[in-house]
Amino acid sequence: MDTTVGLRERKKAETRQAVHEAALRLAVEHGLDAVTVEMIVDAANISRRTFSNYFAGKEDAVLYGEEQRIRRLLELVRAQPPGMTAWQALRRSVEEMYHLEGEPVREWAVRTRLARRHPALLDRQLGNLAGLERDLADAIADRESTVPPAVTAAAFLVALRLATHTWTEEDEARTLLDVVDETLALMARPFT
Amino acid sequence: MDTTVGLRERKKAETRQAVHEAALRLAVEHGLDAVTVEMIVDAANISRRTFSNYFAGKEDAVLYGEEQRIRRLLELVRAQPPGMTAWQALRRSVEEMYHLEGEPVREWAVRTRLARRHPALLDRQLGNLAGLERDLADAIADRESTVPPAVTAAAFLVALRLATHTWTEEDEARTLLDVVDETLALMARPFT
DNA sequence: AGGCAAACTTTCCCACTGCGCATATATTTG
DNA sequence: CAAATATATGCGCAGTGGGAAAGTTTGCCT
Repeated sequence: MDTTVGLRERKKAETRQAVHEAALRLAVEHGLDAVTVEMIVDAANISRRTFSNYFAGKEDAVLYGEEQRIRRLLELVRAQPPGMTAWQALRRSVEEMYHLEGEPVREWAVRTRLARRHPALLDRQLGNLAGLERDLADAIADRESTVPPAVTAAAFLVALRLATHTWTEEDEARTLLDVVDETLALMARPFT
Repeated sequence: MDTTVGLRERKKAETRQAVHEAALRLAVEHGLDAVTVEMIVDAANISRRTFSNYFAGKEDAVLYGEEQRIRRLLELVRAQPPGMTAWQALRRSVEEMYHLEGEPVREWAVRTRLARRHPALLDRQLGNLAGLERDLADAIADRESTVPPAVTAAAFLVALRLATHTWTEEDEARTLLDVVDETLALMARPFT
């Protein structure tokens, strides 16, 4: 391992983050379609072309935070002790995620609400989730489970998505974790 | 009700279908990104501007068939006799869909494979599914079920998606309906 | 330090897309 | 059959994506 992150990479990450934040702020403020790339690059002090070096479009810039979260969750799952079943590893990872992130969860809700208003964003978000589903399935492939990894991963993510939805709708009366638990329990019930 | 569909509307639908087919064919042939709108309109014998009157972009043109399928499935669900539980109505509708469509299922697999190669397409496809999920939840809201409609709809669509995936991967050894059945059964199993 | 190579950013530049507007053409209705 | 209505087309503009080349910053080696 190399603790030297390197100045170059640090600056790059910094820029990316700055662009992302500018994009998100502007999108929340004016609505996504009213935001042009020029506004973003202007707010982030980079050239129009450089933007394209970092993101393929405004949507990607706005959703960059989401991707980071996804990567983190994935690593948490991979880091779970091998004794756990697939399902346990997933559940535990969300808990850790929840405690790790702490308050930013609220800002995450903002992004979710924003996405609901803009189909293009929603689509890309779902695409990201699909990618996560694949990676999650791989990550839990070696663990004990009553069903194939792909099914486990899919069911888990659906529960997570539904839970987030109802959570944002009921104005955070309960904690997100509680809603997730309940939804997971519902998913496990047989359908007839 | 007005049995007169009107010549105008018929021609319109015809044009839309023609554009769709041209787009799909070209996309499969050259890959989506290598296809420009001009190629499509050229193949469909309409003007560049007219294309925009029908579709917002090439992706929409390619996925038009999918949207049609979605609408049809939705109507099938709505048409199920009221006695059925939510789950039964859904299952029955897929069966009917399967028998109704007959062979085109194969051409549907083509679209699926195509989508897998082009993230933009996949995203939009997932977006369409999300829309269907909402509509399905509404459509089964009044039926008997052990879980909320949203959960039922989500679980059902996930099963459908997973089943289609494995089905296209195993080269259609079994019938799609069988794979769906199996996946639905797996989904119903408890996770621990 | 000094200097070189690789990586990154910027400036031009052009093709593609989405869409508004005015106009021409076709369909329906009374 | 003529007026009302809806659709198709051509033109043009703003926004986007991405290639090429020149300038700048960073990493590394002597």
